[in-house]
Amino acid sequence: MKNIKMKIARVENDISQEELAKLVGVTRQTIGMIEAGKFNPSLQLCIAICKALGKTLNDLFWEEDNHEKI
Amino acid sequence: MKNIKMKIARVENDISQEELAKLVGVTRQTIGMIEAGKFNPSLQLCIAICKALGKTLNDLFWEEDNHEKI
DNA sequence: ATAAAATGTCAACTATATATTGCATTGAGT
DNA sequence: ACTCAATGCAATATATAGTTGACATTTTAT
Repeated sequence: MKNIKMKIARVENDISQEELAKLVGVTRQTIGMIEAGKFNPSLQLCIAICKALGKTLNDLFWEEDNHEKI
Repeated sequence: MKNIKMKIARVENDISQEELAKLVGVTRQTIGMIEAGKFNPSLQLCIAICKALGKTLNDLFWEEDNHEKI
């Protein structure tokens, strides 16, 4: 699924996909595909993205199971 | 570096590398190499491991920058 | 309306995560 | 001492993450 939390964090930091890509050492296409939910990034890339955006793994990549909220 | 937090969480759950591997759908060697810090797992695998062990991404895979603690 | 920046997308390529098999080593139990 | 379960380790094979370059589309500003 699309990673809307990552996209929001990026625009909060006011940087483009291309700028974020440069910050974390990948290409623009890779950032685009992660935001589009079209693949499964490596842990180290996730961590680099979090640090570039001032967030943690849980902030950007963890989904709570909200199904069973009573 | 070695992922000691993941190993501790696994032994707290009292399961072997092989059992964890089966739970998350990879081989024993993959679990072993992640604990040994010898590679860079995918996000989806990290999430599967966290759920199998009752932890979050931050619990097992996030390192705070403790360098600048004053 | 137009130009420029940002993003989407595709094909072909390279690097690496993960599988598979097999053997060695360690530790606990008997 | 012996056995068995758990782990380490290495070689080769395959799937997929990530690159590169090019072009299309959308957004934003003028």
